[in-house]
Amino acid sequence: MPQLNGGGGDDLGANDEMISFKDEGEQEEKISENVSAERDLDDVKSSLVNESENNSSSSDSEQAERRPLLTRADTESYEKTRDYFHEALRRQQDGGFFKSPHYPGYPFLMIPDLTNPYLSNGSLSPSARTYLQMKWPLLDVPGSAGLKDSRSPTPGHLSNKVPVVQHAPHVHPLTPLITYSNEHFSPGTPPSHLSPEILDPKTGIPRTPHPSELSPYYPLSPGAVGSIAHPLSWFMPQQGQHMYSIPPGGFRHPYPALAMNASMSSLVSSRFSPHMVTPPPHSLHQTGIPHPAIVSPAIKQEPGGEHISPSMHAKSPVPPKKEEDKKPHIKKPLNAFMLYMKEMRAKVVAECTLKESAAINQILGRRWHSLSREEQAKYYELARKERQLHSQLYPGWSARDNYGKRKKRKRENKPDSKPEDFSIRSKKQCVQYLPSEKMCDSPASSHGSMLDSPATPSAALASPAAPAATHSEQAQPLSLTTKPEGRMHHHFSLPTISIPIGTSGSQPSTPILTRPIPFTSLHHSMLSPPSPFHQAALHSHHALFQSQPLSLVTKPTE
DNA sequence: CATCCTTTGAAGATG
DNA sequence: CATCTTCAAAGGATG
Repeated sequence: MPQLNGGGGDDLGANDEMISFKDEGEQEEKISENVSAERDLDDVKSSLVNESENNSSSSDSEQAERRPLLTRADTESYEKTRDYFHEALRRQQDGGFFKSPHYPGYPFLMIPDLTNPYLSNGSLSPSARTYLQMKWPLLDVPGSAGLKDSRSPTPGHLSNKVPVVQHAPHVHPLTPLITYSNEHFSPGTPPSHLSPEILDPKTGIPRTPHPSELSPYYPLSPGAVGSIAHPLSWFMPQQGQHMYSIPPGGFRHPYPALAMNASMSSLVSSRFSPHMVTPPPHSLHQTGIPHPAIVSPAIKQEPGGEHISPSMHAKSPVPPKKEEDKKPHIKKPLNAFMLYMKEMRAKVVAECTLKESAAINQILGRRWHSLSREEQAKYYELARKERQLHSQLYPGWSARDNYGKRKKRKRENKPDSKPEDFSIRSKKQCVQYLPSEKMCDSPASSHGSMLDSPATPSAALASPAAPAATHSEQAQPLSLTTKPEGRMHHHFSLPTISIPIGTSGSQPSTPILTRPIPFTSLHHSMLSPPSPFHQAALHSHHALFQSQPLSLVTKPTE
């Protein structure tokens, strides 16, 4: 998703780990990473080639690869900077974020994070920019002190009136709550290094640009709660896709007035301001955006010109009113992984030069597994909030409502998967898009973060406080076990290494988790001569888990 | 043009 | 209660 940023994306993962390595030397790290990246790319490439298809493309791909690599350096430097901030923030939050007293209530009000890497220094590469767009710098407002540092500067944000001046809007991982989408900044977007901020004549302090200037997404709404231009407004996607695609023009009153608390209202307002004025006719983003989940029946995702039911237009306080005919299609809230995908997809695409979503998704799936608990927890948390918001917005909505809307997937053969089935299935299914994991999987990043996470109290971040679902949700990430590999690796059982992830030190009570590592990864990082980067990662790993030996586990055959 | 593919997770449906 | 299905995103590939 967008949010993040690539850079941001990494906030969750890669960056974190990077931090841990910093001690050892940034430069080396950088270099090593590039090296490994290249290697990975080669692998990917080769894998792709193996797949068969690209003869011609191989040459192209090389060129393409280079591009990403080049930008990568920039991105990394930027990320590093960001990481420092991030790390600092993390320490402060320490749990505060998730644990904040407000938490239970799900504070929807978010405030932008102040740390913005790119502002700090130089230029942002295009790719970096791309990533940045995704981030949404909002943070939950902890009622308490938790984030004080970052937010203290501007109390104003609480009121929503004025965007805080942020130095750099860094995006919080949870930001997606608001807008995920987005693909890229529009050309018009201010260069990141310049930052969207504009200096306030009075204070001389940078201020967030007026929404009108930056992103139409959030039209100004005078007067209302939502009147605030979102500080990150400039972040908003231009292309329109919100998390839930929103029909353009439609929803003037996007969010029905639900019972919402102040914080919630702010959130909503920022996302979909009730005041959103009708936007320009064709703009994608501009309009008042209703909840992204609403999609008009006619169109699914792209903003088209459809209109929404009149009821929505007006002020229908209640969610989608089902007008008999056209009840807008309300999409399911995104789950943690989906949020992660949205956020990271662009990054992965940039790194790998792969375009096929199926392949990208495989990578993302692996990356997801390699994320640290904390990192995943962020997404689970975000997803939970998303669901909650969704439920508030559309109280009567049920996932069942969408059943059958999607063309039915023919999953007929799934059940007994006899070998025959495989053959029956199109050969495509059997094809592993990305046979080997590579940098795309970038285990490294996650490992790193994983490593340092234990140290941080944030480990608890798993958001114990979360009222609902927490248990299961938290547990999930922990108990990750690779799914039956039937689909992808059915040909042979892959050995995996299970790394106990339990927090030996900090949380005794935490069950030991095993994190399966795909064979390919294993091969890459452990079996073959590890790149410096990998070595570092391994090193860290050992340090972290010294007490917990690695165990080689064979996957259960299915 | 509609589906498939691919991933994980949530929720509904089914047994 | 356990298991199975759908759908959420995304975009190239496929029929």
